Amino acid sequence: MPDTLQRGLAVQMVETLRERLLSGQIASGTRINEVELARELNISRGPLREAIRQLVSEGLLVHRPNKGAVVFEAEPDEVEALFELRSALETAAARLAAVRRDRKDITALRRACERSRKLLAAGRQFVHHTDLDFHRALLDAARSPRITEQVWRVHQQIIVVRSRQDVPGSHTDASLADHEELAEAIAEGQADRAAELMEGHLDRVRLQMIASMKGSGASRD
Amino acid sequence: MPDTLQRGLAVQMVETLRERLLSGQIASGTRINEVELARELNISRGPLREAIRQLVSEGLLVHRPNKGAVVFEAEPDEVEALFELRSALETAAARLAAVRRDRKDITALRRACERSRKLLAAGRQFVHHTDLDFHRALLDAARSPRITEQVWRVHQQIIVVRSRQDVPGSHTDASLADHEELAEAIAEGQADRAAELMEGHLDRVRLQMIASMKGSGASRD
DNA sequence: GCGACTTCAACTGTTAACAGTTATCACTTT
DNA sequence: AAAGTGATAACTGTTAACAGTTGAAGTCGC
Repeated sequence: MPDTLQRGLAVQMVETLRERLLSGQIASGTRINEVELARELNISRGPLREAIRQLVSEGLLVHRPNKGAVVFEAEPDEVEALFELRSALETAAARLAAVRRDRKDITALRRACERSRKLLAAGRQFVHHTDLDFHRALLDAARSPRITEQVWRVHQQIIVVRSRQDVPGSHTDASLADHEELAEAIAEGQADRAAELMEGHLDRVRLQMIASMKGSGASRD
Repeated sequence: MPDTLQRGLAVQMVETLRERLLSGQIASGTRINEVELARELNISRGPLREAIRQLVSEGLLVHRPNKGAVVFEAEPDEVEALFELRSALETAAARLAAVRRDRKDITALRRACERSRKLLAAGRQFVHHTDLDFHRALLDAARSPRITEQVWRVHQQIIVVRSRQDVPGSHTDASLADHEELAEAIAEGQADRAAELMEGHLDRVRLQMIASMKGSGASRD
């Protein structure tokens, strides 16, 4: 590799690893081998270790002393705690979005719903992707960068845990209905209602994920 | 020095630096010199860099490319955004505390209030410390480790920013009244009211901090 | 005298070699 | 044969040396 752009190797590695973790290319629970990974990425262990430490404090990896890093792994109880945090953040975001009530943001919100509906009508299962799009649009509408940042972190953790058991897109139609109701409440500036809807929505998603975890093999090998 | 316990130098450095940052020993806005700091701490730059990177992703430091790390610094707008996040998290925590309603936690909450009141009656200005104690007790009562973790991060950032201008303990009596009302609402299980009280409390604290920032020299040197 | 260009120094970014620790595997002993 | 103990190997934790870049200071030219 020409390595022409060596501007911030560690930063690049954070992004590379993040992609691999989110895509499930490195599954939840696997141990990270520093020298092997460093060789594969054509870099030395220094920047890699820095990248790993950042991902650790982002919650995608956990650090076991003298054992290196393993990909974040969560039992149902952990997932409940995670969703408590997510709910706290996203209900607040829904409130803020309803209060701000910016026209452009609201049309973006509705657009996300329409895209989901089209894919769903076409029988596609990619709704998991568009689900993220909707929540992203809602965070944009909330216009609170700090909250957005934290929500994104939680989403990442959930994605990593979810990547183990492959829930294709089972919660699609129910979620879509939730989304559309939410978009309407926000469009009409009903902050409390938006928060309630968001809480209910996340409760449903949570329950489904827990059930899915207990259904498939959530135990270790 | 022999440093007999070399178990996790980078981890130790994270704690050491965190202390220095929170105590204001390293003021907001100052640049970190890696080699100088490494020499002072009797370690090499490797672990120090890792510690720095972790503190960066915790928000206590910010990373300027090819310029190293500088201690987190916030203008009033940034502080507003920070308090939006804090409010989202702590109102949720107040709700959870009121729902859980554990007796031991509630007595701990009241104890924190009493300690504040005693110090205030004695004319002491250490209430800033006991303020943190109260919020910590409330988070314990919420029993949501993830939320607690995130709130603590935001608190840290606020402390660092606050360390620049020295607000000794001006918002003491008003805050104490807020705390006592909050404790009562939680004790009676009034979740919505607790959330409202927390929101109002944080609004007041926010406004006071913003005013204090604009009052003293918030500009750079 | 003022401005632009060049050179140098300091600091970050990166790499490779070194030390310590833990886990595994084989060997011995009961 | 099973269990315990010791040695070896692999991997993390740490250190010191190297390269590249940026910023500043000093000098030369206009």
